[in-house]
This record gives sequence, C-alpha cells and structure tokens, in this order.
Amino acid sequence: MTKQPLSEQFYFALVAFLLQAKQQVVAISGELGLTSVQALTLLMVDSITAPSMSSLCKLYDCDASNITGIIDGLEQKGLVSRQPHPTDRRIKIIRLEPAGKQIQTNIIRHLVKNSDHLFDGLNQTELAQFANLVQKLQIPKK
Amino acid sequence: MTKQPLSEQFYFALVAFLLQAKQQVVAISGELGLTSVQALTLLMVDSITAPSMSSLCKLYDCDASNITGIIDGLEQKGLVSRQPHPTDRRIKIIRLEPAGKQIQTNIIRHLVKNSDHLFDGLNQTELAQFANLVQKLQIPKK
DNA sequence: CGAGTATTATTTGAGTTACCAGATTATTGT
DNA sequence: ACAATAATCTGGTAACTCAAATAATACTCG
Repeated sequence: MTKQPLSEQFYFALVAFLLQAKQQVVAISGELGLTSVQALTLLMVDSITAPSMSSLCKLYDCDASNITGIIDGLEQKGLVSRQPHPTDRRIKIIRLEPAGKQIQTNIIRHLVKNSDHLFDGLNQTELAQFANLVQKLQIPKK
Repeated sequence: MTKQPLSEQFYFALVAFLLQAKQQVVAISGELGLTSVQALTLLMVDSITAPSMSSLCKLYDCDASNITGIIDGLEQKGLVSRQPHPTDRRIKIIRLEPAGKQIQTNIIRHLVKNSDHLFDGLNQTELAQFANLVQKLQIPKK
C-alpha cells in the first residue's frame, strides 16, 4: 500500500516557496552581520538538540571542513560555543549561547514579519493546519 | 482583526524543512551538471508563466545582472531560450525548451523519490492537505 | 594487550559560485 | 528631447565548497 505521489504542481509551489524563504534569510542575515549559511546554521543549533560537528555535516550533506568554518564564524561572534562530549572526546557539541539565542529570536521575528503576505491565502484554520503539518514532517536529524 | 501569530516552533520546523529541501536540490543539480541556482531557476521557468528577466529578478530579489548569468548558463545547455516579447522589444521572455522540460521532470522525480521518508509522519489525508496548503501560499511572482 | 583501522574534527589551499555596483545599449513612454 | 525601463557587460568581492593532509581519540579483533 503505497501513498499517492505528490503532484508536480505541489513541487513547483514548494520550490517557489523555498526560493522566497531563502531570499528572506539572505536578507536578514546581511542585516545581522551574518552570512546566509551562518544564519541557517544558527537556527539549526537549536532545532537539533545538541548537534555535533558531524551531525551538522550530515544535515548539510557537505564536507566536514565546511562546517568548521561556519561554526568558527559563529563562535567568534560569541553566538555558539564548542563543548566537549561527555564520553567521546573526539566529538564537539555545539551549544547556543545567550547572544546566539537573541539573534535567533530576531531572525524568527523578522521571518514572521516578512512572511505575512505569504500566508494571506490561508484562513485561520488553514494556518493552524499548516503549522501542525510542517511540525509533523520528519526532518532527518542525523 | 489580525491573525494569530505562528509559533516559533513552527518556524524552526519550517527552516529545517527548507534546509532539507534545499540540500536535495543542491545534490540533484550537481548530478545534472547544473548549479543550485540554475536548477531552481529552471523549475521557476515553468511555474511562472512566460517569465521575463525582470520578473525572475524580482522573484529572487537580486540585481538584474545576476539573472543574466544564470539564464546564460541554462541557454548554453539548450535548456531554455530567450524569446522576444510580442509588443515590447526591450523584454525577453524565457522559454523552456524540450531538453529543459526533461531535466525538470528528472529533478521533480528525484525530489519525489528522496522526500519519501520526509512525509512518513503524514497519513494520506494529511499529505493531500499539506500539498493543498502549500499551493495556496502566496509566492510573490512579480 | 596492542597493531591496525575507523571516526571526529581541523588546517590549508585552491577553485567555483553567487552576488553586487556601475557603465552601456536598446527600446519605450512622455 | 527627456526620462524611464529592460537587459547586458565588466570588474570586483565575498561566500561557499571540496580535496588532501594532519592530529587526536575510539574501536576491534587476533
């Protein structure tokens, strides 16, 4: 019993949505003195509980050396810090610092503010429905 | 009468979802010999009816000179072509060529295939609901 | 136990991509 | 004529990414 595949139309809408959201984050990150990848990563640090360098690496599906540079930038700004893993000393856990939490909140608020028109086509019920469904999506964490 | 604001939790889930989708596109584009931006733009050429350079420019919210290069790359590969506007000779309409349509289909199929697990938390009804809601989002087209 | 292997993260260096600002051309509108 | 718009060209910068080499730690199995 397989599920009905989603329509192509859905994916076009999804990509347009993705593109629009990406531009939002790019714009916000510039104002905050962050690069777009740094801003996205900052959000992920909280979304994934206690991420290690390698788990972020898998999320981005990129070379490990890439993550080092991104976290370096965030750490220099005091937004995150590298913490030792309790049992495995090879692993470094990325912790969100208070200043980082503040920036995170700013980003989210900016997204909320600038996404107003995006959800204009949805009524209150649909909006709640959408929020509920998005949170049910199974984002690969590792 | 303002709408209830969406929760922060929702935005974290949304960003995680977008990040995952973006990585899918990046991975696919590499396999197809395209840059990520080229792949995204290729999908947009069909989604927005008869886009001009400037309408794509507004969608990306970026400098016009940027779009020129992206379309150049797609045109060199024979995936799209620049067509004259029927009345305004300044405007160039981007047309999707057969080869481009083929690539588009490949990208969509790849997205469908690799997104299977993503929607595992949703049952058939919720899946249809989600697809419906995404298509109701008001993506700025111009 | 210990040699070999695997994992985690970093450093370095190089290449590509993405983006923007300014000047330019062609066309349109007033 | 004059200004506005659409697209391009040029040059430059910053961001992003990977590949290879390195170091430290953990695992495994004879």
